Amino acid sequence: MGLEERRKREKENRKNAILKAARKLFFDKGSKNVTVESIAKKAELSKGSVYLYFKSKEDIYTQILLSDIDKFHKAMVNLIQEGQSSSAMLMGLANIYTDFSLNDRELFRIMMNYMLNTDNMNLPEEIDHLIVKATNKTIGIIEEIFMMGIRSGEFPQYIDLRQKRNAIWGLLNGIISLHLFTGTEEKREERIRSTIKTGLNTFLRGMRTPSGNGQ
Amino acid sequence: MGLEERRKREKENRKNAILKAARKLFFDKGSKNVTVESIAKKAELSKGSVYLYFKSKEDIYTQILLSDIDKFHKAMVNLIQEGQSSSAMLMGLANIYTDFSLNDRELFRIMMNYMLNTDNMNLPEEIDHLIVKATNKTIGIIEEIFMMGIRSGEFPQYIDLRQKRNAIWGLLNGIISLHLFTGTEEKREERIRSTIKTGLNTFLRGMRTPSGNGQ
DNA sequence: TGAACAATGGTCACATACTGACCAATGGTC
DNA sequence: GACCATTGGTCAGTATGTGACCATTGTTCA
Repeated sequence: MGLEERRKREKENRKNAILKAARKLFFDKGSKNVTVESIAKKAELSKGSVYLYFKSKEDIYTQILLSDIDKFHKAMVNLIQEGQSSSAMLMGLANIYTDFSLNDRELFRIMMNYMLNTDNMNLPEEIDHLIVKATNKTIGIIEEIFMMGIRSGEFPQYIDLRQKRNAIWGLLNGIISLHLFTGTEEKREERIRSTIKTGLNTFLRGMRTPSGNGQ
Repeated sequence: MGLEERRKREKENRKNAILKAARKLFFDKGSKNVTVESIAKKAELSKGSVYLYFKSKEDIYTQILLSDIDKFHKAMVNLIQEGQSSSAMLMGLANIYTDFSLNDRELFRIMMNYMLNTDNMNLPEEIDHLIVKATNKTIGIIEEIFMMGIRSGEFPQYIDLRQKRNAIWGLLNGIISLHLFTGTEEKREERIRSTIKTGLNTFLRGMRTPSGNGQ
């Protein structure tokens, strides 16, 4: 409750106001189409002040990405809980991934680009590395869930893990990007979620069906 | 949502932070025993900054008094509502007055001093005038409520208005100050409220009793 | 009683935070 | 390839905040 403390708190608040404004703008328009002036205006500051808190536009951008990647990563890691079927866990993962894509279209776009090997977007080394790591982590988690499903008898033993995992990962990214970058905002979230839900369920049903050998 | 607007807003917030801190301190210790330094500290500012928003300690003090007197005054004026018995209105007035005294012991003390003719406390002309006005207004309202009660037949016609009104006003101030400036904080509010409630009710019952002629 | 001292309202030179006109680089247009 | 519009980044000037200091007042104690 001291004076020093108050000033520190206010500094932090300013920084957060800028980040909040910038996140919204980057989300809406993509990094390239956002001016520092517009960030400043949205944060109710002058442009000069923005540069008191960040050393460049890219600095703002990367800090947002870093924090979002981190959030995403943590959400993924928290996924695997006891007492849930593998199918339920996969549906949970799909939901989290959908949340994330809706919440941060820009980052989703980047991750998609990585997946498609459309190469990097001139991102700093640090970000580049972390995105790859987050992506791999997610894929790894899908794989892990499958293995748990096999151990518990929910899935057949002889499925091709890599193949299934890639199919799921592709399904998610494909459905989301299809809806996210086309059409109107109208009921977008609803459409994505229902498409993913039925698509994933169909896929899992296929895997659990003995007659199909899960292949 | 503009820049100019934000700065204005923040200025206002600073000022309010100082007022809030000062009100608490004045309430607890009385104006004389509060230092500007302590106000600044509580508001998490330096002393110098306090003088950016107020021209003197007295300025802070009077602004608080003015705003509180105004609030008090408005609450009193709002009292007279349709569809209530005069007794209920008087009880309402007593409650508001109790709220106020608990909330602003310092101002209550000043008003008591006026009533007792213990003379002024070197207050600026403006304040002095307003306090007298608020006091008279309150007394006037009590009188008005009595008149309504007479018109509606709730009270006998021949009561001595001035005498009754002074009795009520004295009762309220006496009970509150008795409890407010003596004893401990322990259940103070409860004690004040219950004493006022039964005291006022007894008085009103006496007025409505024909055998006693309301005198 | 009056010298020494403590306490505190108010001031001001210095420090920090904020602003927006300006500059340089970039990309688009004709 | 000259012109222009746009925009990331800079910096001199302004607004806001700080706390050591000063002047005054009241208190203590020899």
